[in-house]
Amino acid sequence: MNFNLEAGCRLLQWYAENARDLPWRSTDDPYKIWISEIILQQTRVEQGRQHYLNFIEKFPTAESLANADTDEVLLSWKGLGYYSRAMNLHTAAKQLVNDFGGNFPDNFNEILKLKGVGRYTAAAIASIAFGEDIPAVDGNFYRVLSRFFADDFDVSRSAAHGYFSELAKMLMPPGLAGDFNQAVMDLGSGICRPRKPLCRECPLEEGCAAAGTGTAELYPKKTKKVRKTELALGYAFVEWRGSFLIRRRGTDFIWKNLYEFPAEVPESFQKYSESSFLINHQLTHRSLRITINHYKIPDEHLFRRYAAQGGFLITDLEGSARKSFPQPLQRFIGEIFSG
DNA sequence: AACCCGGGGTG
DNA sequence: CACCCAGGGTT
Repeated sequence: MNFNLEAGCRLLQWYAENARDLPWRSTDDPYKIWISEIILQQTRVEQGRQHYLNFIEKFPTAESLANADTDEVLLSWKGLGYYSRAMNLHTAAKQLVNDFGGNFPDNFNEILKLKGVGRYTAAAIASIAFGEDIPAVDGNFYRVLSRFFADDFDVSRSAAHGYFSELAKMLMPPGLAGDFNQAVMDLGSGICRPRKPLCRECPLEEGCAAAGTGTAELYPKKTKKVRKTELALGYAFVEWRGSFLIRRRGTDFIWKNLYEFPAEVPESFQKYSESSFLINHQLTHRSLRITINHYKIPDEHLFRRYAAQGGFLITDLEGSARKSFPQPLQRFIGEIFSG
């Protein structure tokens, strides 16, 4: 192996002087570190910061989270996306209480048993909270390491995690994995950025193969996904004096567990207006055409009977704020009541 | 190993 | 508009 521990030490020294001041870094409570890691999955630090503070205040312990109900947890996650993270977090809190007797597991293999905790997150918690010597390989590692070694390994391949774990070991000074992992995160965020990296300010510039040739932005190598066809989705916004109907989506297709409107109404209902808009649903690489027909129901009895028969919930603008909707529907509700 | 899951920021 | 972000689960 071609070790370069000296570069790793330079990175640690840089981190000692330049570490970001983040709320989850002022605790050694593995529960809080766990929460922060889940929130930060595919989520920028600045977006997750306030959510973390709110979440910890509302659920300060695994017990409090385990005892919460689903809607409460889901609501706390509003605006973060990837809502299955919230569901898994709830499940894992119950695991902590029931399977681990309230004691947070203290090593990689045990932490990995928690629902929603994969290789990256288990390594992050084990290294940061318990000092275990293991790299927490995430997107920052892919970028920093592929540049440092000018390595063309395609990071979209499933094997990338194992491959870059081995590369990480060449830089990691033994016994300091927690700081090393967080140092790579801060470097990847502030210096070794996806675009316009600041190689002149980088503690790893000396020894970095890509910086030496000015090719940092060519890494990491990643295959592009192909865009597929357009998809149509139809909704009925059924309203009676400011109240309207919603239901919870199932666990199939998109927007799992979130709320939405009915798909259709009886023929006797009179359409008040129609709006249609196109959004780019990046996760499925499809453009999504959402059409929402607006119905104003004149008769309360008719409104309630339809709701009961269809199994819909009746809510209003204030009530809807206590539910989680996909962003496009949430925006639609806001526009309906402001315009 | 491929595919699915989001909201928000950035150039 | 395209791409990215402290990834994990399912098939």
